[in-house]
Amino acid sequence: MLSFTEENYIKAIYHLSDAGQLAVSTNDIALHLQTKAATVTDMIKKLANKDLLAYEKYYGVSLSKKGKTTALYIVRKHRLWETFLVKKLGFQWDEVHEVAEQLEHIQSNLLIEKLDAFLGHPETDPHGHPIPDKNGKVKQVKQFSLSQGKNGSKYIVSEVKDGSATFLQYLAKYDLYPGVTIQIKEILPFDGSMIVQLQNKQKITLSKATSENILIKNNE
Amino acid sequence: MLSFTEENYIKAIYHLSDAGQLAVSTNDIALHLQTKAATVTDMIKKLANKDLLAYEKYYGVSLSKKGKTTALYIVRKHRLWETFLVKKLGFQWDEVHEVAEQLEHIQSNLLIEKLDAFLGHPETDPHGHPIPDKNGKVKQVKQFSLSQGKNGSKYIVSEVKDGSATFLQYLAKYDLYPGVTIQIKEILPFDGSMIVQLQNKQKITLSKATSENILIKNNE
DNA sequence: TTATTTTTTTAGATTAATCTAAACTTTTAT
DNA sequence: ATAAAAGTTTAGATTAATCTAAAAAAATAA
Repeated sequence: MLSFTEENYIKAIYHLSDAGQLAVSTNDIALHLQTKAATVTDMIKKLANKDLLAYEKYYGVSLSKKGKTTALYIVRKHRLWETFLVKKLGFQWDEVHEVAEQLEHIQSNLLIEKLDAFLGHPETDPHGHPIPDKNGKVKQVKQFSLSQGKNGSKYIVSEVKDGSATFLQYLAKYDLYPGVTIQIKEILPFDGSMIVQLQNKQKITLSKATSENILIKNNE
Repeated sequence: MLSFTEENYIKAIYHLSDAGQLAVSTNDIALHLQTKAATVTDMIKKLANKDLLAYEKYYGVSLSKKGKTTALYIVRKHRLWETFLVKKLGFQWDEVHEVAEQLEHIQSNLLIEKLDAFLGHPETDPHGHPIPDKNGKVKQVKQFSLSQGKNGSKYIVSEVKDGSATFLQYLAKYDLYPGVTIQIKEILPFDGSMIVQLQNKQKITLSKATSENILIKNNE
């Protein structure tokens, strides 16, 4: 069984490596986990000994199959808990991250399977991130950035990338959550900002930075 | 903020001291926490420095007001989580303890207040133990052991003391949970066992050891 | 009341996770 | 191509939680 800390390293490496493909550098991990490079070196040696990742001195690490499976299970737990907090306990979607960071380390397969069933086997969490299934399978959605949407087209919001509390609160103000339909009404050429119409017909302006952080899918 | 381990010590001392009145010995704590007396001595010095308990060398410890408040909050969290696991997730009552031991250490007041509301502000957990309220107040019920019940009388089961999985499974087989009404039909003098009638009119025999572990209250 | 037993504490190590400072390797820039 | 910069590892400490073994204190028994 992995310690709390080991689990956090595995999860960090998973996220930094874009689902476990690329090699990740010591410094990136240190930055992500707010710790020192020397500490990371020690820990990745330990994780390499447990066959959770492949480590080549001075060239970073990449997760093994076992490491990826472990990471996906932690991600599954994190996203199920976030879903629970929002859907059942009435948390705002900007309030859930820190609590889910703790809950994801609870060790009980029975708990997770029962929680999953209680939530109705959700496929995505409140931010639109896919929830890996019991076997670690992730359902991929064909999605792209709102900034790449065409003027006049209708789309469904599928995911939000930046998870900062202020950004999420801003979106919440307009009920701009995964699942809602929006239409691009105008794209302003000089700064890339756009005017979109919401489900309630209200029109709002989104900066380029904002629209890049909102992922959408086609309105089939 | 207390560590996981510190919290477990405070909780252990609370339970061993019968709600924080009596002094608790080093050995009792070691036994309860499956650790060594030397380890306990170190830890209680640390907790004494944090003003969570009063420690007199060779004469054991007793919780301070701050220590009691801390203990009651941990107990509150533990019992709310057990209630959630049984009432919402469909756990059997003999399956919840280990998971609740982990969940009780999650740090989020918002989570606990929302969970409490979601559960409808329950007053007792699935074993009939009272859940301390937000301010640490515990509602005491006038209850006594079933072994002290009078032949012919009807009572309401209020709590089960022994929490071993096998004991709880045995009671579950007869739907003998806190809240159900039972009537004592016969007390056998030679071994102290008794025959009780359940809500479904079925009669079962309970050994003295069993009836001592079931608490009841009067059927007002 | 003194000796024996039990309980508790102290002393000294160990392991996991962390750090700083110094050494080493790789990358980048002239 | 070499020097400087950036990134990584090693060496040596530190803190929290734990242990064993030995010493000390308290309780019990003869």
